[in-house]
Amino acid sequence: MRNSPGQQQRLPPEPEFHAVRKGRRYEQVAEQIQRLIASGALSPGDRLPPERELAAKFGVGRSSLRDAIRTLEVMGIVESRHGSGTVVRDLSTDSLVVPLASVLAHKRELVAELLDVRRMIEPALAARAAANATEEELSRLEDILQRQAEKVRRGEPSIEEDSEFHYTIALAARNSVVLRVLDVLMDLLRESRARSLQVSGRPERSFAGHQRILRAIKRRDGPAAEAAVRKHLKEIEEVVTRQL
Amino acid sequence: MRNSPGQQQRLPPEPEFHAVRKGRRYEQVAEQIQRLIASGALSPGDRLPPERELAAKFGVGRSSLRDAIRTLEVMGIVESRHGSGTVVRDLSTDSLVVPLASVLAHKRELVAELLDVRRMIEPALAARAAANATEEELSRLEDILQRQAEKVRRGEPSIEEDSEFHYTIALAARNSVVLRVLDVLMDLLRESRARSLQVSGRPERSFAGHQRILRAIKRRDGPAAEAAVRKHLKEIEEVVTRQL
DNA sequence: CGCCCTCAAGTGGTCAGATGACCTGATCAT
DNA sequence: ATGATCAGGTCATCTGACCACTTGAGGGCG
Repeated sequence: MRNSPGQQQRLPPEPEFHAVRKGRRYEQVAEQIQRLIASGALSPGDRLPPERELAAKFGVGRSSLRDAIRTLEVMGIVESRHGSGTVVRDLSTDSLVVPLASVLAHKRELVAELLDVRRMIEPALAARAAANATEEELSRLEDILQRQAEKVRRGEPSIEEDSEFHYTIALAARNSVVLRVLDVLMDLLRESRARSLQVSGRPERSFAGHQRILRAIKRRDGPAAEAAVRKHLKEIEEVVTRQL
Repeated sequence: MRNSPGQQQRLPPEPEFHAVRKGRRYEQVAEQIQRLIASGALSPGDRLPPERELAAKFGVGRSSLRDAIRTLEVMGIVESRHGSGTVVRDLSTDSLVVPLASVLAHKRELVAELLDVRRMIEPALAARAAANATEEELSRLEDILQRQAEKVRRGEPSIEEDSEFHYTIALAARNSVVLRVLDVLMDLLRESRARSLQVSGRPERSFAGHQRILRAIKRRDGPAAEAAVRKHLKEIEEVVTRQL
């Protein structure tokens, strides 16, 4: 049963070898359940049979079945409710974006890189908004800027308006995945954003940047919207970089 | 160990209530372990104490401890090795990815959105690569294309080269966050990409697209690199959309 | 009749113990 | 030096028991 020959040996340059990992029983169970869901035999909202019954059906112990359920639960595929049962979850965007969100969450310390991601994504979002935004969305952007102007005038923090402005632009881009990614990004960068808005004159310039962006979007001018966002983000980056 | 006072009490009607999920014991354990890792008390490569010992330390049963470990394992934070122990994983490796490609297969409209994210990110990556790529990276890109050409000529699947090409461009962009995001994206889109490469003539056109991109990068021509990537992705999108 | 309370049945959460499977390092034989 | 064997340690799985929560039915009361 010893299947690790020559682990200590230097292998000659040859086709690379891959570590062999024997599957665990619960992983197989989890896969089977996933297949049942993928095949349509189980749908979102469906309740799985009780643990004890399911364990018997799969021919495994309840521990292994629970491990499988746990695995699927972390993956967002099912949800266990104490006393009630385990249901298949709606495969919404959130379930799919969990891996993206967790990737970003573990990189919170890399502010510069996160800003860089914004620089890649947000100009495209602004261009999309310039093409797609409804009148309602434009009104909403205007409302947000009015609120921001009020707060700036009164010297109050305006980070919520900042978030909302960018978020509304992303909404107009009609991509729920990016919306979610941006949500996480903004949250991760919350501290540095709040700090940068405390720099003297920064709230005013933030507001001015938002105005430029909105004007371009209202003109339906995609490239100008992109350029305005780039300029806006560049200013943010400069402030944040100076603060690091 | 009973730390749930007044669980059965009715709370008076007040501002909106959010569903309250009483934490499960194992979730608390998992969080504690995560905190130990985040604080630096545990580092990648460190081995956790044996399950039985750890369970005793946390004052829980071994099942609960195992559930916590299972949770962390699915999240890619630790890895349990049968007979050997549980180690903290290196957070900079692929371990953060939870593959959900099979789930994606069930949710076709998200493919378009994920492709859309690629369309936002990858032109920027190509422009970065045009500015930053080292000679070694350029060589590597060329090697990849040679391998792809070979495979296309022999009629073999070339999805690995496709991935590697895009990944290497992202590497040259010097942003580890985006690298990981792209990794997740490519993985999530793996099935649709594999299928699109099965369309007659598609491998050849994919290769041609990669050539155009590489030529622009070698010329250090950012805008041309962007345009080439856009065209390439647009072709992919058309094929994939037709297949849905 | 409608509302509220109680209770029983069902179901997940946790604990404990036992056995099997795997891993690692040391020792011995060739 | 290499391969085989063994002992001790650790995870994987099974089983059984008990606790905690949920749900629905039935009964009592206004």
